[in-house]
Amino acid sequence: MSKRDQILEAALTLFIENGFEKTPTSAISKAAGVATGTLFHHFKTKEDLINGLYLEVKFALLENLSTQATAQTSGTHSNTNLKTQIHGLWFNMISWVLVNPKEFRFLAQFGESAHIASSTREKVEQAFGDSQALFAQGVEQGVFYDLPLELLLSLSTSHIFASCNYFLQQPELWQDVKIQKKVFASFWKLLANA
Amino acid sequence: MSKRDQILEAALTLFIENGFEKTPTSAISKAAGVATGTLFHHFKTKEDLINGLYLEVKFALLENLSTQATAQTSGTHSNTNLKTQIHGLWFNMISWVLVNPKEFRFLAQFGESAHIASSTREKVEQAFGDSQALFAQGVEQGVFYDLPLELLLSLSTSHIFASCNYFLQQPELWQDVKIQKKVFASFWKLLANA
DNA sequence: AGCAAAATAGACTGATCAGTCGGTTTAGTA
DNA sequence: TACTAAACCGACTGATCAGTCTATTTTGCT
Repeated sequence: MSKRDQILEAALTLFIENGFEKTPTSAISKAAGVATGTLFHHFKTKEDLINGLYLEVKFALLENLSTQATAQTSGTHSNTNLKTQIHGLWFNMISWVLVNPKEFRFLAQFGESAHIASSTREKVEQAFGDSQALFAQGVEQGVFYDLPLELLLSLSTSHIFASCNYFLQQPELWQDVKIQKKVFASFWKLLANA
Repeated sequence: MSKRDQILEAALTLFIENGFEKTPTSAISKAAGVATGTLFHHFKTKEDLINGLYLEVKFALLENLSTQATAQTSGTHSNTNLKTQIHGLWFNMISWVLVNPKEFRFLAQFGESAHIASSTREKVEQAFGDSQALFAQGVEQGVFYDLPLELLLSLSTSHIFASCNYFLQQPELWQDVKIQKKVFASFWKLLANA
């Protein structure tokens, strides 16, 4: 494991535990087993560090999302197919969070914070384009509410976030298939115009 | 307007613009037109200040919520009645946010932050008990999904938060009754087991 | 009026911390 | 082996800021 990765890992833990401002860079380098100078060798500033961390976490999540739920790009799709794909996205997201709780807590805490530069966000948004295309399909096909895509995405994301938060507190409930089905039903009906 | 209120108002503006840590108490007292000593006379510490602000904002919101949507406590309630009451809550919440954008942004940024003491949160949760009772009714009557109340509340809150965020960006869409209806339909169906 | 308590003022300080700097070690390569 | 560049080290510093302290003003009460 490279020193750079050690620094990122230490920063992740300390940031979610103490927050960004209450985590001195000295504490990060110490926890990483590295000198201050080394930290600033890899990351020009402390802000640089949190932006780097954000990118790593987002791309790790993205990679996991796309493993199974690959969007199809042409031809006609039945509702069932769309629903299956959305279910895949939903399931992968929650599963990933349950095995990467720190990463999720980091995104929950810092995803909207002012520390993340707009240039950083742009990089991420580009990469998430594929997943968003699925939702655009839903609207075009009349399966989803005829509402602005941006709003639907935001409603979806927040539903999933809330679910993740809950299942993180009560992990045994994720094993309960009945509950899992109900939560997805709630998610789907939030979108579906039927 | 008391100096205490001037301080709270200045803090609200500066906190949402720069964040808590990046807002020196000196900047707050200056913006409030008040000396440092005065600030620390009214609030023992900076943390005290943000907790005080949180309480003010939450109670202001609560007061608005309960103006029209009063929960009934006994007798049988039809679904329609429940739906109407929930709609009242939903409508009041979004309306309040649209005329109090700063307060909303404050809650969005600091509602989950570590600066808010657990004792502060407890005070607020007690006060919100009435609104929560409506949701408990929904579950008991079998109108809502049979899921833990805590989860339903969290899903609801996040749906409303996302809606508020969106309507704040596009206030003219809140005037569009068709859109407003669709968004509430999405909200209701996220809860309703039908 | 006379008094006490509360409110206000702002200069000052001790502690903290991001980032620097000059130097040493390691890795790659010819 | 010899040379270069990148990685690494940690003591140090300049700036910042929460909160203190002492003094002054305002308020309310008898």
